[in-house]
Amino acid sequence: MERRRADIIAEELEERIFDGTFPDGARLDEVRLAEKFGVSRTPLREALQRLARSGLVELIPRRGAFVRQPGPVELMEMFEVMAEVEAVCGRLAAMRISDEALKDLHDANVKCQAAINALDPDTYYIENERFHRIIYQQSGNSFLASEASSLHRRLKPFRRQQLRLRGRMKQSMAEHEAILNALENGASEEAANALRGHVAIQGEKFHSLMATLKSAAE
Amino acid sequence: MERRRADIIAEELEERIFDGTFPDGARLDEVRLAEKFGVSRTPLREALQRLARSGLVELIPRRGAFVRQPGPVELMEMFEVMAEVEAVCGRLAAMRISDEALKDLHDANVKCQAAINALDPDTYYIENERFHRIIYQQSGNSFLASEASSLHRRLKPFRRQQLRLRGRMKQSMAEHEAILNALENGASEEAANALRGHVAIQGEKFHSLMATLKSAAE
DNA sequence: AATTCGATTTTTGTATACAAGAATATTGAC
DNA sequence: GTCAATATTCTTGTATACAAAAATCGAATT
Repeated sequence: MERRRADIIAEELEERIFDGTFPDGARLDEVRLAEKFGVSRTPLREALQRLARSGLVELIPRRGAFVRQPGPVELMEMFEVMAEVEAVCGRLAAMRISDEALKDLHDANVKCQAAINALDPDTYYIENERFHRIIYQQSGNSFLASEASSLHRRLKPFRRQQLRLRGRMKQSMAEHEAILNALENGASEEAANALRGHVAIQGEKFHSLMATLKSAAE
Repeated sequence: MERRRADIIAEELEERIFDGTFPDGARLDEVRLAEKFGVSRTPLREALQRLARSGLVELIPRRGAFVRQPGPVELMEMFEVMAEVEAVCGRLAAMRISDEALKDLHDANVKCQAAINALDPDTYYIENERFHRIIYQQSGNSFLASEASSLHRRLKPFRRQQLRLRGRMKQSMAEHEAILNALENGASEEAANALRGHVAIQGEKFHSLMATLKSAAE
């Protein structure tokens, strides 16, 4: 599958929005960005539309494209939905998961633990992501898995921050063990609740993180 | 909010895909459609991209745009997700719903029943939709409500068919009553289960409908 | 000095032009 | 007659050109 210029530009812009180069509310000027990327306005507009559909940019007719970072309220809402979606994945996966996938989950957990011991947050993050992605897939519903991945990806930059809170990685690890346990036992509701809690707590951590950042700024 | 030509074209094309004018796998020729709509290729390509994002069209680079009706498997998956999403909405709504919204739900049910008595499936459908939409909103999570609406909309053409099955409207009505009851009592899990079942059964009905259609065609 | 109306300038939305890759047809060999 | 290689045609992706709407700036009036 070949990639169009618009795809590459969309990715690049997404990155810039995530890393804060383009702050919330910033206007994305078509001509300026076009020459910055060395392309014409046509593929750039395509990229903007793609971003608009994934919610990162608001496209106001005859006005332009504006960066739309989700506010605290919307973020909390998204974390809540993420928690519920993961819970659903877990409930279905508990009934459908393969032995091989259980092995993979176990493996991911072992590597997570090793990363914690080695104080290696990057590896931790990668293996953590693998853990969750396996559960999405093992829901046996590829549409659900795809939706879950999409939301996961969208929350990525916000989830990452709260991993820095002290003790969070260790606690998260314990939660993973509980989730794996429930899945091994085919305990649907248990798996669902464990996953819901696991993700919901991330939302709450994020919330308190936001609060401290805000009060620090005042 | 003004509307661009691309918006209008996207809507029109969506309609044509839903009603079967453009069957599954059909190639959507840019130049032909452009002159058909009396516009240039530029806004038409925008419309195609929008449809691609909502999953109705597959955009293959350097190849073109092809209609992608969901197959039976994907449809079942989508119904399963819809059932789970509605269940989540119900669980949250049971904790958060307002008295006024409960009144509205009751009103929608009364009108649904009246429509059944009057053998008026169109009104039934409208009020049924209102019933569900209220629950989405009363989840108190506008992000969730929006996702639910989007999926609801996407499944619309498939849900409509199975309402014709005899006795379905009446049974659906009884399920609505149970859902309303659970919400009134603030019974989260009950509401969730009732809604999950209510929607899941639609998927199953649809499945059997598909099966009969398929065997009839052989 | 502030405000409002108007002209100018930007900037978006759309059309057209062009370039490159894919599909198709044609010709030649076996 | 079939297959393969090449030429031709089509179609997409991108650039540029143009039109219309919005923003900006300025002058005139109060």
